Amino acid sequence: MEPAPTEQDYGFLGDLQLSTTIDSPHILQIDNRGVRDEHTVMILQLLEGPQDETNLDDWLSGDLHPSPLLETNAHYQPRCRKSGRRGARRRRTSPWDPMFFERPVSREYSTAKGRKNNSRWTSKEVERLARGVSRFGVGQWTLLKQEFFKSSIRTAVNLKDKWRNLLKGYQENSQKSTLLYLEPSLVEKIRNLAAKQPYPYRRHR
DNA sequence: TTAGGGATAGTT
DNA sequence: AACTATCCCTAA
Repeated sequence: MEPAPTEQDYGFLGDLQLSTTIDSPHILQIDNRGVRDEHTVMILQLLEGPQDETNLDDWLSGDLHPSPLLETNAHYQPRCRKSGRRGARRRRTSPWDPMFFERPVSREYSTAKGRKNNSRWTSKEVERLARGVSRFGVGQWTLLKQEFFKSSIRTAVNLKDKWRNLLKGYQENSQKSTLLYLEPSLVEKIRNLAAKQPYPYRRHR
């Protein structure tokens, strides 16, 4: 039985909401829906930096990924890339990347058909989604939202969409899948769940 | 509320 | 231009 993660809020840093989870209290998670000001960036850099001098050089070189502060899929490269893959979205490489703090397009400022946000799923989120599916099964999106994504920007529909998208990676042309950006162990877990509970069901048409 | 079709926008 | 991750719409 998969335990539901319990979030602990650590309040705010500027417009950033800080939190950790019980099962990984050493990992600080940040909801990046805020502005980017100099002080915040400096604090983030200090937080993400090494705690001692042993790997200072590695850190300064930028090779120390994935970040313990905030994981993003952008840190992973496709394992096999034969002829240039297309379409994968890449965003926010690090907290001080200008892209990182870009506000999502809000409905008010965009056209009627504007999108609410467009934020990439982190591998942490995918891992959480997989745990939720193994706990409740496929289709219990509202329950999964309540138990595993309570204070997340992800809606129940987002969870459903993401699961569908992940499983697309196992259909024919899996070369182009977002699964290539994930840890092999996580991909394996998703594969096992997918085998047990096929999705989508193909009810329509 | 969910499944599935479709639109949108970022990447190559 | 081709392609897809993410988001939106809506029947049932």
